[in-house]
Amino acid sequence: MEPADNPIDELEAAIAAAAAELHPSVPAAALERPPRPELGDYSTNAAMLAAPLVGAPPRDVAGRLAEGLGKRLGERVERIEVAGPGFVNLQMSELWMRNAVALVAARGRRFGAGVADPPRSLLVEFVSANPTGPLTVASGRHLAYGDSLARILEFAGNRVEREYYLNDAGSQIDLFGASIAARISGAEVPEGGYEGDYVAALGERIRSEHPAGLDAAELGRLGVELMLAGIRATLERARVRFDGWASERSLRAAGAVETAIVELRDRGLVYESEGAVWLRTSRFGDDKDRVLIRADGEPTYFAADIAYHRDKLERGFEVLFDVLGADHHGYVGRMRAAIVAFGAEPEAFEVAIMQMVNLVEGGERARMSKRRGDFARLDDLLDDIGVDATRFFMLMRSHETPIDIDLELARAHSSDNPVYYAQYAHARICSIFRTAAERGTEAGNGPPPAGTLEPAERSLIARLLDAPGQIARAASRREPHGITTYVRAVAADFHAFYRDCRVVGAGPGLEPARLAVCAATRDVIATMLDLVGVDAPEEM
RNA sequence: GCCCCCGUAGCUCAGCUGGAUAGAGCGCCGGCCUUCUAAGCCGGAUGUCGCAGGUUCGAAUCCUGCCGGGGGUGCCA
Repeated sequence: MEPADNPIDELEAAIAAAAAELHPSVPAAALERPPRPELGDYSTNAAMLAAPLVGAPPRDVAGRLAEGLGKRLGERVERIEVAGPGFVNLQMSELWMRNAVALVAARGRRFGAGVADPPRSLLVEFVSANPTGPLTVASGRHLAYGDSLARILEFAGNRVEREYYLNDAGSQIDLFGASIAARISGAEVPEGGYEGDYVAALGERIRSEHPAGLDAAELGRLGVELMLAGIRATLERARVRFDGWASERSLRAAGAVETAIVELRDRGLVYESEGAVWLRTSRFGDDKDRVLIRADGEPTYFAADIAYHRDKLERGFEVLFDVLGADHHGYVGRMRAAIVAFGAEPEAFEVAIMQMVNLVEGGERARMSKRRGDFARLDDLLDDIGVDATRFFMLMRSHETPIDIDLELARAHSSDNPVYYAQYAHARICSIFRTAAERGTEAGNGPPPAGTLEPAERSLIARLLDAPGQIARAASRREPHGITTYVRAVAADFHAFYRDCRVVGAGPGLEPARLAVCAATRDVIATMLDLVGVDAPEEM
């Protein structure tokens, strides 16, 4: 792990040391921002945690902690106070704040990198939509979540691979081929088949390129190939790059399914009943056992997926992370059971269950159904509101919450639109640097005069120092939406700073100090936007 | 029946590995451009954190029960 180089680390260390003096086994305390700025820059609950151990009232303990902290921090801190039930609040000195900014600016786009502790290797599987149709808006949420999570985990210092599992074999593909054949010949689409207009268009295209005529299996294979090309193009538009594509057909052809079943049979977990082959998933917490091979001899989707997850384990990943739709949540128990059956820890399998996405315009909702023809395509959404808004809006809420995307708002080029709001802050800073370059002011390199750290500037700096913590939190909790929430707060703090603090022409010492604040802010915003796959424009 | 998610301001939601007077955006009302982008900023009003118990010095947050909404529960994938 590269050095975190975060000014807050030093503060946390000082608090831990001072707390240890009160009692050797004080639990790790929180370093927080107080609820109101007049209370100070930072706050710790260490004294309240220590009070029961020490056997003294929290406020008394806080007083002693404050004393110890004062000695340790010296001139780095301006004011230390005991407040409320026993918080110790710290107001940092101007010098500490200015030094902190210089450090953040020096770290640039690497500020906040490498915070994972300990770093792990993860395989993140996401989207994995069946190649029997174009990507939907729902896939858009999966892609925004999965890709951003991967970016965040990587930036935090973990080893990450992104993979797409392609269901290019099995009954759905047979059905897809039969559906195309029906469309070409003008027959009825088979029961439960694919009825979307795109299937007819696909049939039309294949017929013109292959006048000789093809059987349903060939049509299915060709159809998958064409749909997959479209899916890849959509992913590229959405700025998603996969490290690997796992194919169910290849897995089956390589005998991976049989191998996996043999291994499970050797472990005594497979039995036959009613003509089918079953896995004892109930032994590992699943509600009931599951079928691996149907009575008709065909392996189930589950069996193939088991083989795939076994393959992931064999490739040495510590964490297998699957991004699944809410309709697959019943699947989690059995898959985890299968992974445990192979000898892995249950924690090695992690799942994010994505709730649904609704597009809203003027109060109207459009729901999506893939097996019919009327679903909302991701490409249409990208055409409509663009990649930046699509990705940002998908990550404004926890993935566990259903989301409504207001298309009018997402299209709007105004401060009401959160993605423009954040991007605008970045552009504004770039504009300040352009102006500074044009004017070439003689700012001087000395320290800024004392008493020039405005409250808005102080708040902004404290916010920037929060970046590594926000990244660590988003990574460890698998919550990319923390990043969109945070970057909006950074932008808001910057806009307030911009109002109160003149930068270009601020005077000797002060102008370079404020330019450093601007540079640090610009880099933090750019980093955060990049973590969610959104552009940081220099002009708007 | 069982499993998962949700219930916080008029609306959409953050906060939920316990901490100070519960936040943001939208919407509503009122201000601010001769200086670095007004795609911005400032001020104002709004809450039984679904209900009831429990644990705790302290609960929106943890536990139990209940109510309401959504989703899932296939030898489909």
